[in-house]
Amino acid sequence: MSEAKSADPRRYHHGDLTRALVDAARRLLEAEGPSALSLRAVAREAGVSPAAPYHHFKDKAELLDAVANEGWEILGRQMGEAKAATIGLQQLTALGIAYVCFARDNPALYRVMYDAARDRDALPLEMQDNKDSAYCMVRDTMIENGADPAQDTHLELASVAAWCGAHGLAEMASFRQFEHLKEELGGEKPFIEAVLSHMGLFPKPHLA
Amino acid sequence: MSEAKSADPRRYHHGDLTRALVDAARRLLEAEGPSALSLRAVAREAGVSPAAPYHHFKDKAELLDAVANEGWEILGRQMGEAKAATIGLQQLTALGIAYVCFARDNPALYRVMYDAARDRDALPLEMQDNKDSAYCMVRDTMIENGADPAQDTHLELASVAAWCGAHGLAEMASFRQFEHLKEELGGEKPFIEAVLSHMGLFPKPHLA
DNA sequence: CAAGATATCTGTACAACGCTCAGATATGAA
DNA sequence: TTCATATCTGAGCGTTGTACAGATATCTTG
Repeated sequence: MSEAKSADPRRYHHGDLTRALVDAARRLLEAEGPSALSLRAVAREAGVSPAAPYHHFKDKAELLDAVANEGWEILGRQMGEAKAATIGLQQLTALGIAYVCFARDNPALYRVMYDAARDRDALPLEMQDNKDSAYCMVRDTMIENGADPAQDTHLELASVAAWCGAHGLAEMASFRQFEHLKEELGGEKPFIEAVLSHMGLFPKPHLA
Repeated sequence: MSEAKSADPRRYHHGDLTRALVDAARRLLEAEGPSALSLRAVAREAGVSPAAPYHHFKDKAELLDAVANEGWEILGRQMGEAKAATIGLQQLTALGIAYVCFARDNPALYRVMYDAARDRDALPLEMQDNKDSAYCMVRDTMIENGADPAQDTHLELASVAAWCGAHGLAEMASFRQFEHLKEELGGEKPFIEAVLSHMGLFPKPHLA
């Protein structure tokens, strides 16, 4: 009762259980992996009864959505930093590397993010509108570096292709099939950079 | 007792429950989606008790592995047909289109395939050795069409990049974010082809 | 400040799940 | 025919997601 409280929406008994539940979920996720993320385990970790979360989230999926959204925000921030630390055409590659490294460093979180996306057959809708989101950053960076903003379709195709390539690599970079290649290239990071550079992320002058 | 029986490994009470379970699983998968694929539901669908599957599969994951493996075989066949129907450099694009269309036409099966892969952090190991597998077909096709088989690392990178791009697109082609683009391009198939062609699957003459 | 409305949490409960095990039954080998 | 073995059933354990009634704390209104 003496904790720092600001103008928070929910602070009755527990303080801010919505927050606490998402935090507990992220803690569990990091410690035990995605399979340990049951609603009951999260409630246990947060120190409340199994039914308590239902006053803050419609169901388990909605809780996981909240976790996933935090993941997208973190990813956006990290990509933003990577972009800010680079200039010119390398910015796009830097975005790709930041993307894949995020997935490598937070595999469980990344999985929750895309499990949610697959379930609703869409990336979080907020990303489309938010200019700072990971999703919009790709397209904007292309424009800033010389891609023609008038060629809307071509630009959109280019960013979709880049996003697909990065996601595919993000999911498979840890696969054992590529152990050999990783060693040959001197580690996982060089491997990631090599594959990304092979993808040619920047939009090519098209033949249409 | 009067059904056609050959030299099958398991045919005691049921006939061939191993087969029947995988078939039941695929039926359920198609009808109700991946979330309906419980061990008990599969057993029910096959007409046996909930414990029966454990005499044929170590656990649920192993049953799903069997389903996933069938998926990889089907995918390999379809890619093989697509390749046979084309010549020259278009073969690689044809492989990519076949890959993504398989995922589009069998979304639940595709999900089971990659859920299994993510769980064990690898694509099925058999694919690496089997020359007819979807995995090896990509690399072989590159070689047949002029890629230098001596540049092993470069070739491997190229096929990894192609596989990543195809997988990323396969998972996201159905996302609502791209509805607009799909309409603009005249449907899902043109959209898929456009994105794939944007990826430039064929290995580029490298700068190393 | 008193009292009622409302948001929050607990406890219990239910069906379904993955999995185990003892016992029944069918099959193949001796 | 007898026995070992493979297969299947039935009951049961612990866990899960979710629902609901009742308890409790907070906010609002008088």
